[in-house]
Amino acid sequence: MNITDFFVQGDDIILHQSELDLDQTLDCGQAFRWERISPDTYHGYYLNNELTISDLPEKGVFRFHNVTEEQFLAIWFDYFDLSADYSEVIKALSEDETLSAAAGQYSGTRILRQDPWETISSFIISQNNNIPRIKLIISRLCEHYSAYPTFDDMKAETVETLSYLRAGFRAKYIVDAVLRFSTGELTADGIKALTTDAARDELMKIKGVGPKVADCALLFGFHKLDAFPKDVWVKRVMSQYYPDGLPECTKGIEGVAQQYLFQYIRSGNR
DNA sequence: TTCCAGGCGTATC
DNA sequence: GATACGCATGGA
Repeated sequence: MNITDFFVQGDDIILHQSELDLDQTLDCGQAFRWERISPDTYHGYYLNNELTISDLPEKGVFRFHNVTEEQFLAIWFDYFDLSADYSEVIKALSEDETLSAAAGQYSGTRILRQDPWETISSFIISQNNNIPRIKLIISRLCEHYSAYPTFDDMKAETVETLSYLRAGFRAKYIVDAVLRFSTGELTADGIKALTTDAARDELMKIKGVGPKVADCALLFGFHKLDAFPKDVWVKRVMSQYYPDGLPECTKGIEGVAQQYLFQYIRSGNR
């Protein structure tokens, strides 16, 4: 059963949510701007909105520091996908032995509803890269702009002006993505309206965006839960457990399954 | 020093 | 369509 309830306590919001784990949701490779500032607390951003969130001692209870009810409902309720019932997803996946184990171990994982442009540009940076360095490059970008820049903010950027990022060969891909959005050739609303397959084709018009980066953007930035990003880790899962493809029970929620499997295999279950 | 990281573009068959 | 290789950077 899904329990999502919240109330105002002083300057904070207290959330009751049985299916949320901060490590599994904020530090699982789907978002790169969250930092664990103490064992139970994360600090980070969605667009220009800053948040400190704590996992309280009581099980399934969280504190959103200095957040009004209005802000919570307008921003964070959607960002954390709090209207979704992940216990239903886990129940569906439990038909498969490996997915049952992975989802059981990572049942506090939620697919964040992130900004389309941020996920596209962030996952361009992610290619052939490791998570700590992805975070480092993105933090340099945000420090430079005092926030995560929009494509419009970046429309004058070149490979040379981006050299401070130390993004290597990815800089030219970022420039190409900026160009395609700032000219209006691609729009977030346009992509959102398409089927997952058609949306993937649109995103892959960007130089440096292949199937994997496109699927990450579709899953994390457009909340298309049937997108299934296959990185090196998920490819290992597939070859070991699913050489003939994903089981039926993942239909429509392949992306959520992927996120459980990604964490499962990375933690050493092989 | 060599290998690897939430891959992709290009050349070649 | 599939396979091989180079690619910037930095940590292990």
